[in-house]
Amino acid sequence: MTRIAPTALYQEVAERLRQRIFAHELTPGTWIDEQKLAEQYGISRTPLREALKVLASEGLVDLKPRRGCYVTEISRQDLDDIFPLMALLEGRCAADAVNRAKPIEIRELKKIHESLENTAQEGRIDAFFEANQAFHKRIQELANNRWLLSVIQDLRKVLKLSRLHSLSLEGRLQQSLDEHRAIMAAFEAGDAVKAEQLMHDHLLSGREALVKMDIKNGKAA
Amino acid sequence: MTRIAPTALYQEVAERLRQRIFAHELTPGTWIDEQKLAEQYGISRTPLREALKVLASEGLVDLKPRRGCYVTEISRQDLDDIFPLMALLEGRCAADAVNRAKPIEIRELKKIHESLENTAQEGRIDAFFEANQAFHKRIQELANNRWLLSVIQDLRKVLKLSRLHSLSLEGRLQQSLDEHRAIMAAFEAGDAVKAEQLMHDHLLSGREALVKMDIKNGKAA
DNA sequence: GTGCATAATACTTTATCCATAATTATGGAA
DNA sequence: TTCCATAATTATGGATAAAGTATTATGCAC
Repeated sequence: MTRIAPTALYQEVAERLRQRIFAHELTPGTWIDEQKLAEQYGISRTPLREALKVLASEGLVDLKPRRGCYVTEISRQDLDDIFPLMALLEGRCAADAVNRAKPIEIRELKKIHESLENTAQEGRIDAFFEANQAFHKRIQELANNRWLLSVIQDLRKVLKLSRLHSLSLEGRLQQSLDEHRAIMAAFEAGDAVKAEQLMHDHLLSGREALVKMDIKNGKAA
Repeated sequence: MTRIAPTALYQEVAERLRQRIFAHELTPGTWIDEQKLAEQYGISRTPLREALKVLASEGLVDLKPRRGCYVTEISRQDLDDIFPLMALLEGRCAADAVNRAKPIEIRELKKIHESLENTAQEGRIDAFFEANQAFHKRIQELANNRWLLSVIQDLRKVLKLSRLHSLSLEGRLQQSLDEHRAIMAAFEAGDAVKAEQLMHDHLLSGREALVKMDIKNGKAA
C-alpha cells in the first residue's frame, strides 16, 4: 500500500511543531529539548533535527549553534516592521485579484464573505476567525502569483508567534467586518485601486488594534 | 581556540552549495547525488541533508520525498511573478531609505554610486555587477526593516537561478547607469515618492531587458 | 512484438552511536 | 560570603549502518 501523499517524516514533525508553536503550547523563548521531543513523538532525533532546520528558515525557531533550539521571540519592532509589509503585499494581492478574477470567482469569494457575516452575527469567534483567514487566503490565490503567496504566508506564520495577534480580532470584530464589506464591494465593482487601498488599510488597522491592546496590557508583543 | 562565529557544518555546506548553484555549476533540473556530494566534501550525509532542507525552504532546490533532490527550475512565469514583486518591495525600500537616511549615509551611498560610474566607464563588467549589488543592498539596509530585507534577499536568491538574469545587465549597462543616477538624485533631493517610483521602474526595466534576450535566444528562462 | 509483472539494485530515510563543546555545580581560596 | 576555577554531566552535532521504497530492467506470457 503506497501512500497517496508521500510526505517525509520530518515534514509531518515540522507541521506538528508548527501547530504547537502557533497554539502557544511552546511559548516564545522556550528551549526545545530534542531528546525529550523525539521520545514523545516516538521517533529518532534525525528527522526531528531536520524539521527544526525547516522551522528555523521559516523564522519560527532560533537555532543557536552548540546551544540548542529556541522558539523565536517576536519584538514590537518586528511587528512594526511586518505589518506595513503585509499591508503592502496583501494590498497588491487585492489589486491583482480584482483584475484577474472571473465573475464566478467573485461570487465564490462573496460566499466566503457571507459566512463571515453569519459567524459574526452569531458571535462564533473561532468560526469567524476561520472565515477571515479563508477570505484573505482566497484573495491571495486569486492574485495567482505563487511567490507573492508564499512570501505572505511565511510572514503570516511569523505573526502567529505573537499571542496578541490572534486576540486582536476579537476586540474589533465589528470594525473588521465593516472593512471586509468595503473590500468585497470593491471587488464587485471591479475597482482594483480601491481594493488595494482598502486591503492595505485593513491590515494597518489590525496593527493599530494590536498596539492599543499592547498598551492596555502594558507588555511587549 | 574557540571560533568567533560558531557556524555549524550544515551552514557552511549550504553556502557552498548556494555558490555552486548560482554559478550554474549545478544547473536547474539536475539531480543532486547525496552520496557523491558527501564524499566530495569529505563529510557524512547528515549535515548535507540538513543543508538541503535549508536550501529547499529557500526555494533553491526541490525536495521530492523518496525521489531525491533537484535544483529548482525557474520558469518564465516565475520571472513574471517575481519581478513585479521585487519592484514593489525594492520601491518601498527606496522610499523608506530616503525617509530614514541621515546626510552622512546619503554620502556613503553616493560613494557606492560613484564606484558604479567608474567601473562602468572602465568597462569592468564584473566590478560593475558587484557595485550594483552593493548599491541595492545598501538601500535595503538603510530602510532598516529586517523582514523586508530578508524577503528581498530570499527572492533575489531565486532570481539568481536564472542564467539570463546575470547576463541581462551587460546589454543595458548604460541604461542601468542612467536609472541609478536618477535614483541617486532622488536620494540627494530627499524625494521619497520619486525614489520609490524610479526604483520600481528600474526593476521592471531589468525584466524588460530579460524578456528581449529571451526572445532573441528563443528559449525559456 | 508488446505489455505486464517480478526481481534486483540503488537511493532515500531513519535510527543508533560517538565525540565534542557548553553549562552548571561544587569546592577552594580570598 | 562571594567569586573564580575546575570537573562532571548533559545536550548538540556528525558519522555510520540498516531498512524500506521506488525505479528500472529483464523475462515471460499473451
